[in-house]
Amino acid sequence: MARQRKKREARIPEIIDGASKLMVEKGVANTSLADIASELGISKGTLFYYYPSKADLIFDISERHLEHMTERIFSWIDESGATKEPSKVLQMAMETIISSETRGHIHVYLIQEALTGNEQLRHRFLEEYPEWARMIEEGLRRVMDPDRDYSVLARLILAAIDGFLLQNLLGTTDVSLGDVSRYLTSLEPPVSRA
Amino acid sequence: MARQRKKREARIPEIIDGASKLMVEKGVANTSLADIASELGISKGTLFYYYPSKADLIFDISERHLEHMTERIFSWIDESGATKEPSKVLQMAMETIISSETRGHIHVYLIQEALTGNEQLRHRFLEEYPEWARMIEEGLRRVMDPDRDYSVLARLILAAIDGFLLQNLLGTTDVSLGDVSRYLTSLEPPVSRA
Amino acid sequence: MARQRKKREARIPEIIDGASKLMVEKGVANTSLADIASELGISKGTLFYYYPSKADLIFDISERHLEHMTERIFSWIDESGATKEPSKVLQMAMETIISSETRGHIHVYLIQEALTGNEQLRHRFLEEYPEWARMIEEGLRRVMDPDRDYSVLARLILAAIDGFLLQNLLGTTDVSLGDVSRYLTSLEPPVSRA
Amino acid sequence: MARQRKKREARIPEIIDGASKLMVEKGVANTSLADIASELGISKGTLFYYYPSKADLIFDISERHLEHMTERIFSWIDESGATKEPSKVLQMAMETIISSETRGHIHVYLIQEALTGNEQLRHRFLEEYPEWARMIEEGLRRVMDPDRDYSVLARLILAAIDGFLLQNLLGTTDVSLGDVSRYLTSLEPPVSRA
DNA sequence: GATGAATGAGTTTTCATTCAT
DNA sequence: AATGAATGAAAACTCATTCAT
Repeated sequence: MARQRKKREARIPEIIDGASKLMVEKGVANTSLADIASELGISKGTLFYYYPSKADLIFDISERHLEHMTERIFSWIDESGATKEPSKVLQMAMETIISSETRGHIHVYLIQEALTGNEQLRHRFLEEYPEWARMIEEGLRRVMDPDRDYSVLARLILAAIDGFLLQNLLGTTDVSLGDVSRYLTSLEPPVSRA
Repeated sequence: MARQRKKREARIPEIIDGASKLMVEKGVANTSLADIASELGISKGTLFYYYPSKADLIFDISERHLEHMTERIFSWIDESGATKEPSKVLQMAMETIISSETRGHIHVYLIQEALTGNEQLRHRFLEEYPEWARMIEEGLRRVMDPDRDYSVLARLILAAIDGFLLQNLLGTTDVSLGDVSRYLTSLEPPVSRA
Repeated sequence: MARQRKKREARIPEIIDGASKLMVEKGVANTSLADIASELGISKGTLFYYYPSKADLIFDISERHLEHMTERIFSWIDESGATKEPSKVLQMAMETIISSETRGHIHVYLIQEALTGNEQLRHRFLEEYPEWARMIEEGLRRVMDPDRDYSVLARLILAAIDGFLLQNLLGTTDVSLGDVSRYLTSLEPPVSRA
Repeated sequence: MARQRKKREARIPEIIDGASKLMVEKGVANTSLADIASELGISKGTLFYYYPSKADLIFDISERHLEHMTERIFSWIDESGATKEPSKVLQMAMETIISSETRGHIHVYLIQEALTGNEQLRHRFLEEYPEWARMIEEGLRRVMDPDRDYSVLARLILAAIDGFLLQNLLGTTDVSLGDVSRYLTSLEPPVSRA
C-alpha cells in the first residue's frame, strides 16, 4: 500500500544484503524471489525492476562478493607487514573469512551455485582462485621467509579456508583456527622460488 | 512394454547409483525425481514404490555415502601400516576421495544438501566429522611419530580434503596433491598428546 | 477432486480441440494454459503432463492442422474429378476451408503465431504453401483445361482463401464465395505449361 | 540526463512510428510498452503522458493506418485515370501495399489485434473494408469497362492483397504480382451493374 | 513535460506426490 | 511390482499501469 520510494543507490545494497542474508540462511536455490521481496517489504515486481532475473541478482551478489574477497585479502596483506608473528597473521585471515556472519558464508553458497549449473559463476571462481592464491603467497613472503616458495602453502590455506567454512556452516565448534594457523606456519617449504 | 521386474535387493543399489550420478552432475536440488526415473528407465511411480519421498532417497544415499567414507578411511589406516613414507600415505588418502568420479563428489553435494535445510543430514555430518578426524589421527600416528598429537592436523586434513574437493569440482587443475601431502607431513606437531 | 482418468489417446485430442477452440476465440497469445486447463476441467499440471510447454502444444496443434489442410486439399482433388462445373468445385474448396468453425479458423491464428516470433512454425508454413499450390494446380487441371498453366491461379486462390478467411473472421458477411469462384474460373490462363 | 523536451505535435508521430516499427517486427501483442519506450529513448512514464493506455496508442496507430490505406487507394484511383493498361495499374496497387516496409505490414498486425479481442478495432475494419471495396470498384471502372460490375472483383482484390501480404510476411518469394495482376484483369465480369 | 520507482495481477513452468489399475 | 495419469502448490517471470517528484 504505502509505497516506500528510494533511490537506486539506496535500494540496491538493501536488496543485495537482504538476498545474501536469506541465501545464507536457506541456500541460493531454496531462496525464492518472493522470499527476498517479502524480507525487504517490497513487491516481486520491484525486485524485477532492479534485477530482471534471479540469475542477474545472483550475478551481482557474486561480483560484489568476489570483489569483497579480493579486498579482504589485500587489506590482510597490508596489515601483515606490521605484525611480527606469522601464525597470528594467518589466524586473523582465516577468522575474518570463516567467522563473519553473512559476508563470509555467502562464499560457500555461491560455490554451490557455481557447482550446480551456473557456468558463468564457475568460471569467475576459476579466474579468482589462482589470483587469491598469488595474493596469499605474497602476504606469506612478507611475514615469513621472503626467499621461499609458498605457492603450495597458499593453495592449501585457500582449501583449508573453504573446508573450515563448510564445517563451520555445518555447525562444527571444536576446531581452533589458532591451532591450525600455528601448524600451517610451522611448515618447512623448499627454498627455491619458482 | 516388458516391465522389468526385479527383486528389491537388485533395484535399490541401481537407484542409489543412478540418483547419485545425476546429483553429482547437477546437484541434489537440481535433480528431479523425473530425471532419476528416466535415467533408470523406470517410471516415477516405481521410484515412489521404493522410496516414499525424495527425502528418504537422499537419506539412504547419505547413509551409504557416510558408511562408504568411514570404510575408506578404515582401509586407508590398514594400508598405512604397510607403507613407509607418510606423505605418500596421505597423498593416497586425498586422491582416493578427491579424484573418484561419483563416489567422492557426492560428498560435497550432500554437504550442500545439509547446509540448505536438511537438518537430519546436517546432524549426521556433525556426528561423522569428529569420528573421521579421530580415525585419521590414528592413521597418522601409525606412519608418523606415535607419541605426537595429530588432532589438529587431522582436522586440517579433513578441511583440506573438502576444500580441494570443491576446487576440483569447480575445475581447478593446477594443484598437486603430492606437493600438498608433503607439506602437511613435514609439520612439527607438539609432543604432548591430549 | 474427482480425478477423471483417461487414456493418452483420448486425452490428447481433447486437449488439441479444447485449446484450438479457445485459441480461435481469443487468439493464440491471449489463450493461457490456465484457460485451456479450466476449459477441459483438468489441472495445469495435467496439461504439463501432456505438453511440457505451451510451445509444444502449439507445435502439435500446428502439425495436426497442416496435415489436415493437406488432407482436405487432397480429398478436394479427388472429388473434383467427379464434378463437371469448375466454379462449383472451386467454391466447394473455398467454403470448406473458410466456413468451418474451429478447424478452418485456427489457420489464421497459426499464421499469426508464425508471424510473431515462432520461427519453426513460419518455416513449416513456408514449406507447405508451395506444396498446397502444386496440389491445387493439379486439381484445377482436372476440372479445367489440362493443357494450361494454372500455377499463378493456384497461388491466387491460396491468397484469396487466406484473405477471405481474415475478412470472415473479422465478421464480413457480404461476400459470395460462389461469385468469387465463378470469376476465378473464368480466367484465360496461357496455354504453354511450365 | 538532458531531458529532451518536445512539443506534443513533434512527439506523437515519433511514438506512432517507433511503436509501429516494433509491432511490425514482433507483432502487436509481443511489443511491450517498455520496448517502445526504449526504442524511442524515452521512459515508460513519458509514454503514458502521451497515451493513457496501450489500447489508446493502438487505437491511434490504427486510425492513422486506416486513413493511410484510404488515402493510398484514393491516389491509386487518381493515377489510374492516366494509365492505359489495367493490369499495370492493379499491379502497382498491390505492390504499394504489399511491399512497403512498415506501413504496409502494420495492416496485418492490426487485423490480428482486431481478431484477438480488440472489438473496437474489429468494427473499424468492418466499416472500412466495404468502403475500400467500393473505391477499388470505382478505380477499376475507370481503367476497364465502365459498364461492368466489378464489385466481386474488388472484393477479390482486397482479399488477395491480404493473402499475399500474409505470404509475403511469412517470407514467400516465388509469387509474381505482375502475373497475378494480369490474371485478375483478364476476367470477364457480367455486364449488368448492380 | 518527463521520469524513475513501485506495484499487482496474471503467465508459463517445475515438480514432489498420490493413486487407480 | 510397476506404471501412467493426475494434481496443487510454488516457482520465476512479464508487463500495463500508477504516481511522487
